[in-house]
Amino acid sequence: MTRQRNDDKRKQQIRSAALRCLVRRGYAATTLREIAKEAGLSKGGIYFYYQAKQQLFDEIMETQFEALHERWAFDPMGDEPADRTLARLVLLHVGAMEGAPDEARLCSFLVSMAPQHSAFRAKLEALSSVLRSVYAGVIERGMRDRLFAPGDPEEQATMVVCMVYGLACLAATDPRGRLPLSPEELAENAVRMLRAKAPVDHSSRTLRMTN
Amino acid sequence: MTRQRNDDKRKQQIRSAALRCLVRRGYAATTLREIAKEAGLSKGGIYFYYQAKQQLFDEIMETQFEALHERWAFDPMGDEPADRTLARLVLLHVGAMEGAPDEARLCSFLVSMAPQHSAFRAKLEALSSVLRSVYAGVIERGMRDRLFAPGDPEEQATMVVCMVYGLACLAATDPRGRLPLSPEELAENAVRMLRAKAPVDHSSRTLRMTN
Amino acid sequence: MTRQRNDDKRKQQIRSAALRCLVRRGYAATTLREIAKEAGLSKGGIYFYYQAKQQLFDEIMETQFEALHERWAFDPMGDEPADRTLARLVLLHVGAMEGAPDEARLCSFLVSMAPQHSAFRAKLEALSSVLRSVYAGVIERGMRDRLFAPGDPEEQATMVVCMVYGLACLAATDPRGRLPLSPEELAENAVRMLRAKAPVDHSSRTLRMTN
Amino acid sequence: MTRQRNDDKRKQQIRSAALRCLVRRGYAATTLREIAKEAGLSKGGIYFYYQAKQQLFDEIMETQFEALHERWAFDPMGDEPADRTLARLVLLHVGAMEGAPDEARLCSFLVSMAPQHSAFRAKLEALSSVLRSVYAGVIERGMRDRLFAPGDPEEQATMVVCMVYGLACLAATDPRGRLPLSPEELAENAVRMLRAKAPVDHSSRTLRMTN
DNA sequence: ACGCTCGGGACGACCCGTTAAT
DNA sequence: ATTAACGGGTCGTCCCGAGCGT
Repeated sequence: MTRQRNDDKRKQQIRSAALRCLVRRGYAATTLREIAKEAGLSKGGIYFYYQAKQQLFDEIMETQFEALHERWAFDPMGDEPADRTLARLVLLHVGAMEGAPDEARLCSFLVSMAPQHSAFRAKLEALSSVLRSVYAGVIERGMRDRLFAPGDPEEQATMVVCMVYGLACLAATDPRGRLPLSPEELAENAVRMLRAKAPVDHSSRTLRMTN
Repeated sequence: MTRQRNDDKRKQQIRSAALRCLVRRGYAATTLREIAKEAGLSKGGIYFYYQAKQQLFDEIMETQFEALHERWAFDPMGDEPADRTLARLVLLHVGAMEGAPDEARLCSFLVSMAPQHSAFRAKLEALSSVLRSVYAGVIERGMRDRLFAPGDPEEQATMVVCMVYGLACLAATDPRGRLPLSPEELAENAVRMLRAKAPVDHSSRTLRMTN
Repeated sequence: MTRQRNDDKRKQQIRSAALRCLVRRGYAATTLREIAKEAGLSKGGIYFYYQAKQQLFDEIMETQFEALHERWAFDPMGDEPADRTLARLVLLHVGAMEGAPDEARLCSFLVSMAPQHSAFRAKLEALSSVLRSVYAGVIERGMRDRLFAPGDPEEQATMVVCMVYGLACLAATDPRGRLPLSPEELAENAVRMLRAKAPVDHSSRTLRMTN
Repeated sequence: MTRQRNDDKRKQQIRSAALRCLVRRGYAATTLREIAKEAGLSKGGIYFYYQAKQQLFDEIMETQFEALHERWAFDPMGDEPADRTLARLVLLHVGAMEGAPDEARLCSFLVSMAPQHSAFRAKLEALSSVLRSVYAGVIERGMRDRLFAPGDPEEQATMVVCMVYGLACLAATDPRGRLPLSPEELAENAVRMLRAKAPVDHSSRTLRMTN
């Protein structure tokens, strides 16, 4: 039992060390030696827990995906104004990035790995899809309650997800990982977009013709 | 002269082949052999034009940054309603991604490389900054003309940039690089956000307290 | 005492497991993990009994050499026709290989290890020498008793040893370790060779010239 | 053309260097660096010609098997006394080992590798089989011509092969690879064995009972 | 006290970026 | 501009030892 406990703890420690290296330097550029050093043990030690770099990576991703699922697939309470709920969701999703540069880098790391492994990409898409449907649910409620302007909830949800991912990109770009916008500001603007009346039709049609 | 012309052409061909590999597999995972194969010549042949992998990479990035600067640092005409201008800007920035998966992947590649080389990160920040200031200019004009709701132009510009980057992320995630939202839809929503009245103060304040 | 007894038993079990691996895969290719698995305990467990792979190997070889010495350095009874004795010797030496593929493989393993360690080679030569001198003794007696054709007993003994080793080689080559010749057949032929009149001189001389 | 010629030459050089290492130290214990050093080039140089150690090994074995086939599958002339032919065959097969320690070691190396790879073992069996059938042919002729005592040609051929392999074993055991018996002596004794009258029946039966 | 778990170096194959020669 | 070759470095893995649990 204690053994099991210790094993898990050590594996967790290795995973977190490896994750730190991965988000900073990418998968291919990260060497086992770096991970070992970061984890405070030797290459052989790592090999005792993980038979291969790829397997370590897979397990890390598994863990991260699970964690994100759990964190993101949050069931919003129904007895709250939809705009409040949506703002809280945004804060929840973006808040973790504040003060934790690696959190934002993780996001952009996930995106950058997507083109390479199809299995990986599938998982990431599933995750995005969950995020999107959570938003879509709240937005739909908001539209029903006349808190949000009428429109396609799916499309609007995609917009919000864009904002969240985009913020992660900008944070990953910053040397210290700071957000260019506070989570609250992002939330406000998202709500603002949703509240707004839909633009007049001809504007978009004109646009297309112009381009 | 012809020699020079041919050389440039060949270098361009190598760069574009290398770029294709880079955005798909990342810098570290891309081997010179892959690049050579993609470019249709031998490994040694690359060295005739580029002394090192790193230099090839640098020159590619140089080229890409210049291209993006040129494409993005577009001077919006002043005799046009600000909302129209902004929509056209968004189309300009996002349109290239439509039907060109590698374009979106390039964006996420740039973001993923940022944490690694500081010089690289600086350039990317400069680019983002240009993008942001272009948007900020238009938004400021829109606010003056009462087309957009009053607010901080910089903040709103950051929001728009977030949307653009976020869309690139989602496109990079898609197996065929398709956009989950048409450029026109993104543009409409951006304009919608900017037109909207600012949300009532207490909402955001309450949010902070709740969290 | 019981402790001692158990220890020896366990060591014996390890040695026999290791020997099985060795003759099948060779020294360098045999890993401690394989041996441990074959012996039914863990890698560390082996280390408890043997400080090093090399020492385990040495001890195994020691044991095997002793066993072979004991088995081979058999004192032939003097009151028996030399041809009978010789046949019994051959049966003794070859009989163990019948139905025991590893026995033949051990022989070829010993031979294949000889070029590598000089100490090892010395032991093997000593063993061969014992074998040869036992045969030589019997053959000499046979020549005195006119049972065998006159000649150099040492040379004839070497011939018989060749046959024995050669049979081991052929058995080691067979997938199931079967002998291509029964021990009895080998014995018969050995005796036949020894009984035969020496060939006429000029044939061999001619041979040399021809070649 | 010259290119091809050079390539083959270099590959041949690598193969022969590798073979020298292999027969001395075995497959598993031989490192690529050793081979490279022996061949007079670097690790990478080897890799240019052979993508993997295993492939290099396979090609070497291929070459060796072919060479041995060619050398051994020799068509004995029919207008020569069978005993002469047989002696010449033995000289042909054993003569190469004289003064060439590696030749004998190769033989024992082949035998020691047989238990490991089944494909390899099959080839070795095929080779032995060729050798045996060549001998069997000559022996049969000898029996027809009353030069050899009547008996089973296959069995007698196996005996001769045993002698050859056995001599190789003994040579491989010797520090300098010397043969304990000259090829001529071996040939003489083989012929002697074949010429001899078959032993009386009851001897072998008695033997079996004794055992 | 025995035995395994855990960890440390070390090394091998493989492969990559790079250069010299042609 | 291609072929041939080099050496460095990574991953996987092996042999071995020390400490901890039973």
